[in-house]
Amino acid sequence: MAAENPLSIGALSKATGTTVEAIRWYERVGVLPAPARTAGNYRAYGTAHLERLSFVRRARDLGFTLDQVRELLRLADERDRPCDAVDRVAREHLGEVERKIADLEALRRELQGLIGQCRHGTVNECRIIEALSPAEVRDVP
Amino acid sequence: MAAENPLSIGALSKATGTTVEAIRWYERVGVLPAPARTAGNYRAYGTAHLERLSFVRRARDLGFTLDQVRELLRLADERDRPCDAVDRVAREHLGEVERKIADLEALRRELQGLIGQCRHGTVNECRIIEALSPAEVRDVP
DNA sequence: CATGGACCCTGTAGTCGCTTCAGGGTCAAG
DNA sequence: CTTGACCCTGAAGCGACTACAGGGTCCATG
Repeated sequence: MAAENPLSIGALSKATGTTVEAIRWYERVGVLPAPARTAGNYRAYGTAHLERLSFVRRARDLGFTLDQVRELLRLADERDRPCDAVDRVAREHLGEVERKIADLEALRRELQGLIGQCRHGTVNECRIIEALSPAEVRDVP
Repeated sequence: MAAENPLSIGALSKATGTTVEAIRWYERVGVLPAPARTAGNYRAYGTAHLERLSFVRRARDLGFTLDQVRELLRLADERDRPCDAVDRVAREHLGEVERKIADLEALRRELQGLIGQCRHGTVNECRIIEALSPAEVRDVP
């Protein structure tokens, strides 16, 4: 058997919603193995590649870095090991996401404060510019 | 008048909490004007530079891009114009921040769902790996 | 006056995850 | 046999810096 329905890079691109250039990039950086080549030197992908690329795309969509994706792929291949390591990678990533959310929420509050003060006068009396400018540093001889 | 207390790049760095390399970078990309030089070719900054760099740092800390910082600086110099343009830049940025927060919150929910399903067995039956893997694509001849 | 160490200079390369481009080659349809 | 869609490689670009290599300057000691 070993069903042979080799996909071109364009077909794989459409099947996974990844750009052709990104697929070649994944090959370069080692998250997707180099496929066989046709007589005309075209990449010919099999089902294993499709599965692996889908995995990579999903993990990337969830915000995992390529380093984390590499680790998840490595862990996914060690099928008899405990999956606590997988859980740990996911929890660490969740922690990062939560930190970013907190940072952005603090930022949002500050921006809302700035914008709320705008009286739509001239730049000369603009509260936003004032808030960004340092407290009167002029005339300190 | 015209107080001369020139700052070295290191002193400016400490005064603003910006690395020396970042200051040189801001000069290169035109958000901080090139200062005078000493006889030994050291950069010599004045109070105007300190003010301008402080402005840049605050805007950057609020997450404005360097392009937005350039626009805010330009607007800040046109002191008689209406400040609606300033308000617009800030509102656009707020919109971006809010979009990022929404994206990250969706991500957080997905990750929490994944992690909640971990039964701490082996990788073979790991729900996180399963969730990342494509639905059975094998055997489609 | 020489020396050491802190500071400064320029220019280049690296980070991350791709995207974009230049300059080609391959292949199937008409 | 030509057209046009697809494919190839390799290099450069993005944002906003950081890190380094290989030097020069300055000042306080000994």
